[in-house]
Amino acid sequence: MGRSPCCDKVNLKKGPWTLEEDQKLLAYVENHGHGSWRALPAKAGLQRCGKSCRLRWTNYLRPDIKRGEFSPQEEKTIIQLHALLGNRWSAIASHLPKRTDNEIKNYWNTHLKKRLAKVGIDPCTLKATGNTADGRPGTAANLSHMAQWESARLEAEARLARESKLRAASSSMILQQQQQQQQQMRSSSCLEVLRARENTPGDTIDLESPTSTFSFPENRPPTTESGTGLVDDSDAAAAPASHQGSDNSEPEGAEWIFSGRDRTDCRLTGFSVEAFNGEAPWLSEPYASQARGQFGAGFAGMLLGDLGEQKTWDHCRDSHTNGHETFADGEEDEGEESSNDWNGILNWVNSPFSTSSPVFFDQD
DNA sequence: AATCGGCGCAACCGCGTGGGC
DNA sequence: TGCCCACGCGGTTGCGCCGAT
Repeated sequence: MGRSPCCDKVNLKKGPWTLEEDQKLLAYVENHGHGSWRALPAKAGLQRCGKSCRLRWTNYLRPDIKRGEFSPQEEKTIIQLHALLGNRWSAIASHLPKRTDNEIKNYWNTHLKKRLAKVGIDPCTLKATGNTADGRPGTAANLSHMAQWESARLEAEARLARESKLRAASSSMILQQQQQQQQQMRSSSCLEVLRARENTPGDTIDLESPTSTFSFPENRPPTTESGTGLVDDSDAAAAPASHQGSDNSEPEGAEWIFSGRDRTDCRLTGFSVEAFNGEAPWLSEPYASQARGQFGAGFAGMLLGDLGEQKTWDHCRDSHTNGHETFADGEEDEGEESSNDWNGILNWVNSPFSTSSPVFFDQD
């Protein structure tokens, strides 16, 4: 396909933009709109290619851009979405108002990725590296499974939620069911535990997070993408969520297998990507507000609550150890008093698809 | 004070995709 | 239907800043 040359044209300037160039571009766009980016440089009197102008505008000059430090909430959102979407920066950026994909990409590569690596998680695969950056044994071996599960769950829920949008438009039943589920969730022991974690002194991170709640009574298996740890529709009849390997140890690289059928059987904490930042257009308040804040307490919530604090990872690890999974050899049992929170998460992970899950789906 | 290396960010590059003709 | 074009996206590079030596 013939592609016209862009910046390799002669007499087109490259490199950093000057103040004068910025002013020209800004003035032109404000007065005329950008229109065709290709035609813009000539009209604006700039010796730049249209592509360069577009980039400068979208990443820097645009008035609705928020610059500077990322808030903990934004970090959490990025981690969550990256676990779900991978390096789809524009998609991630679409859920972070006023942030550009370029800025998010840079922030991920320069900050968040390193922080994940530091605690022993491969930022690309979200699998355990076996050791944290400081050489400590891999607490992340277990967390990676959570990540995979979380990713899988979100992907499926996002898809289902999208489908449900159409249904929701004409079905008040869904909202009624959702209201019931929200009540159930509010009584969830796990959420209480996690909220308690969130409210610990010194940790004021608001774990408000994208979540909507929908009920999908049909046993309709969700589809998936390769590489996410999910199974395909064709595997929908497979066994319920299970872990490869018969014991409870956590071999590096082990894969989770999910049953799509069982997954849809569960009463979803359903969250659609579109619902992020509390935007759940198909939900009216108070349902949308109820929907918010349900997911962030999961894997990413843990990350944000705990990143950079090895003690807390140990805390998770030990809690995990004191639960019903074994850890790597040599791990010390440092006590049981803090096991409840991790066990709550663990229970949830271990039985995410059970309609009788004691974690998120307590019956009133 | 000079040098070096790491870090962070802005910008560039090449590819994919969708729309118009 | 196929070609061309414009745009968006993700990966990569270049460069300035800053701390360590």
